[in-house]
Amino acid sequence: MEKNHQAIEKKWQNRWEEKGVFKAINGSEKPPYYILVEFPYPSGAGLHVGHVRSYTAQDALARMKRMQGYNVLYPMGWDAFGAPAEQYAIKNHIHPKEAVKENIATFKKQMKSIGFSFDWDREFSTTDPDYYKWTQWQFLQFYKHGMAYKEKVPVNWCETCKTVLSNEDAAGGVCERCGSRVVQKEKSQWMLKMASYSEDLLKGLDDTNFADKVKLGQINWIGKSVGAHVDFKIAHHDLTFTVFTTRCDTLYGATYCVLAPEHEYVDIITTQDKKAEVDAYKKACALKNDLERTELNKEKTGVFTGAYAINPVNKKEIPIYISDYVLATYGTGAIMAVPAHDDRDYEFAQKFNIPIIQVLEEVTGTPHDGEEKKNSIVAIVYDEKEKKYLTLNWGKKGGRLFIGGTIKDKETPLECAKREIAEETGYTSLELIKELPKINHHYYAYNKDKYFNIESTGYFFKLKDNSKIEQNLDEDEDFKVEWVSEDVISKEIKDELHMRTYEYAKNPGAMTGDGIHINSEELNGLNKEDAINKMISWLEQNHCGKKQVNYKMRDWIFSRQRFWGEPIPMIYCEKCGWVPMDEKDLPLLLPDVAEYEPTDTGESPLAKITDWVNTTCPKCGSPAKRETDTMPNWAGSSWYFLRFMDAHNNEEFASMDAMKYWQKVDWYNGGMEHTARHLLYARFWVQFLYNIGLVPNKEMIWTRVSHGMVLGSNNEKMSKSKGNVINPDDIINEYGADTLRLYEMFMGNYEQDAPWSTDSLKGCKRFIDKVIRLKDKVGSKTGYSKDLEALIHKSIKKVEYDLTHMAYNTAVSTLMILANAYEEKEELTKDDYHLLLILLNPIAPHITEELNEELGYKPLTEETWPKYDETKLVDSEVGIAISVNGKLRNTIKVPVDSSKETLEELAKNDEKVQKHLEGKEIVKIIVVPNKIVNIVVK
RNA sequence: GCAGGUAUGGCGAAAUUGGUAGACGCGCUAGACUUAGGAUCUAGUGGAGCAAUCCGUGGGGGUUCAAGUCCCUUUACCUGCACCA
Repeated sequence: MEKNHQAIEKKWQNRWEEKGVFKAINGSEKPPYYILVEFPYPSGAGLHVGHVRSYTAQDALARMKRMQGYNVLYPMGWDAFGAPAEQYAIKNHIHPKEAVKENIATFKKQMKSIGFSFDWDREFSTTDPDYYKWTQWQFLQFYKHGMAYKEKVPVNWCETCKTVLSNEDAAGGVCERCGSRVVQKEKSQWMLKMASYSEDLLKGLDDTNFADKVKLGQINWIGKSVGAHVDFKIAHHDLTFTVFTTRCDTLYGATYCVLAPEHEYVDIITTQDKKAEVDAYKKACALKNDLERTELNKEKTGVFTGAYAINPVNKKEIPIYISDYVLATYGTGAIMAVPAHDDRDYEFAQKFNIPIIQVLEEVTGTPHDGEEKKNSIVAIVYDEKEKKYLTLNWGKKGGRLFIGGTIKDKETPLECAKREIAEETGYTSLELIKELPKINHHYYAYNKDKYFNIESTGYFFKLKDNSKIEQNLDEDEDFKVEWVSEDVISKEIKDELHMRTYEYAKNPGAMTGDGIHINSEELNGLNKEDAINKMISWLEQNHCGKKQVNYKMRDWIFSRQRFWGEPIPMIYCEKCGWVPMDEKDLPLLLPDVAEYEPTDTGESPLAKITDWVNTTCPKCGSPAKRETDTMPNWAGSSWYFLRFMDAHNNEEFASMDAMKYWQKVDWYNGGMEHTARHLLYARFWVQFLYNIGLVPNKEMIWTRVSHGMVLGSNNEKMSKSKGNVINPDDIINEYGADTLRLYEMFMGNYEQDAPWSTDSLKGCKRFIDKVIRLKDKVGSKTGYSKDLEALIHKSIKKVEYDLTHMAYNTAVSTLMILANAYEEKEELTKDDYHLLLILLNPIAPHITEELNEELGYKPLTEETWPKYDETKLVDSEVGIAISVNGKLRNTIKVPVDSSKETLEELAKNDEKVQKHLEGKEIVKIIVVPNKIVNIVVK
């Protein structure tokens, strides 16, 4: 008895629409529940099976919540401004709004054919004048509260798209849209003061229930770092510049400073003899875009200005360089460089031969009371020809070590190292490659029964030739001198000090970790944290610095030189400057024209439409010109979830009453790729509206979750060029919307990517057919079948839990298990079957409604979600695992809640278990009721 | 380089607090019913072995009566950020 899914699905979709069963009612008595999916950009390609996955997931939740008595708001709309529609329009010479209209119609038809329970009454597009009127209105609020300003800034400029890109759009120095290289260009742009919200955006996360990875993404993007400002005077100038550092504890190790090439002092302080070189370098940097800068980060570049800065802590003069590894846009555009403790500075210092002063030494070993202090050395000698290292094999006494020794009076560490090598091994012909960072080591010497704390200096030598003198050993020195390979060293050298010294020799670089300070006067002996605090107090007392917090996040560049975006409602008047449009004149409509190509000068196509551009100043009435830039794509999506709460309001963007009723988006689903940008913009926008009293909460989104992608069957991202695209329309035609929905819920972990499999899809079709067949078993009895009761109650609990915890795949498998149990039975009660239909309805709404109607029940959209009974969740019998020494030996069936003693007896006397107990002594028996018995034997 | 994530049969994957690894589905094998099967049903299906049994959650170590799950270490892949001082 084959069902015609196409007819059934159409029938129920029409019925739902006629009855308006999915309408959310503002101010309803029922508790509100707001479920949101990111509204799509209606592309020409139509709905993607990826959309189906997340919309179905949220739809299942919405349908269950409705049955549970909630007033559910599950809206849908269109984020339709943006480049693709504009490109399409340029190509085909039609207005982008025509293309958008067509695409929306396609999307909407597809969505309806899948049976999503959207409240279509609240539908809108960001391109509707009724909507973007409020986007413009909100921009004016930003402006009026001093949060929007126009400024000439170096911006990311895409030569191909002829537009400015935000840092977010130009991540990695590549245009997000067209993939071409981004160059730097000075342009006057509208900016929103987002950076000033950094701390609030960080703190606000505490008032959300975002997934941890989402929160972390936001935290990283905001990029807070706590440090200090330090003022450096410039020698022979009456000038001071400030650097930002998180490591003011290393000030004594600062051996040079670097200014960004764009820094305002560069021209002033550069000495005559350096001027040509500095100018050339500045010019070269200006030509580089972000990508080239990063590409070249393998090799540091820079130029000495000829000027010197005075280190405030020790009054030493240190050279000032300029280099593009210092960014003009972060911190103060200037740094103090501590090559011993910063990787980048180390690299630069190496290249330019700048001194490296260690001010922090790593600590190894464990401190102990009553330690004796010593200074000592560890010498590593390398034979390049043989590729071997010189070691001393102390046998059982001390294992394998490099050469070590204590520094004698009036001996330098280097002399000590050479002496020890000669005495212990005889080798004398050595070339010093490198002095290694000092290490602070704690250890216990068995031969002397004493604890030591040593400061060890490492030396790395190369063996020049084999010339030797005779060894000169102490009595207690009993070792073999052996040359060994790297392998042997990594296996046999266990001593922490020697191993760390060896690692320093092999991988020279900065020591960026914690330790104790040296060469730092009053900071000596302190760890990193204490030294930072002490230094900050010192800087503040001496008025040459202070504690300072910095953020990576910058202000939001809010202009685009495009046609297809919200016009920025600002007017430029020669007399009055920038004047905001009168609010009552909004919306400022996009004109209808035939040419959308951007201009070569980087102005928006709107600039060519003189009728539109020329206007009068709202303030003084003189002739004036409109702003021709439009808003970025992210503008409309920054507040759309507020509009859904009150979509038809002509007086306000949304009334306070409506927003107070819905409170927050309870459950917001979107792609992981939007966690940094869209979500941050939206939160910033909302926080601003809250601060001016226009929304009820500082955070308007409670839970944010993200979904994995649906990949092609070859495990690659679906794309036309790879030919692995699945069109949902085809699947619906052949298998039905319910099958598609069911499969997409079943395909895998919702938060992870999952490949498409048409075979698995067929399995889901079979399951639906099975549910249809089960109807033949339904008899006239009511109430649940006794032997199914426990499983039924378990299933209700599990499905309910899974749908609210994004475990859709296991919700489906639970239903499959239930159906399998039904199939075993000769006869089912009406209630047995009705229950299965209710539980399955959120995921497969059409077929369940149909079967439900055939059974004579009221529609499932009016049904109440069943309640499970905790007391009926357990079976009367339970399987107990019996293991011996943790290995499973048998499983037995016992009445549920059998006592520990009973289980222990049963386990010991079990035939299969006894075999493993023979001749052994029982040490311990662990009994976990209703789970496991583990017998430990010897 | 930094941060985050993932790693379990031939495949997609399960395993709420450490407690019977592989639920559920796909595929595969054999059989039944059939003119036919891409329908349905029955049985089987992690590996080795006739079996008892042994081995199995990327690799190595550890904690525990007991580890996919906790700790240390290491590898591979994915994603995001990338000179952020």
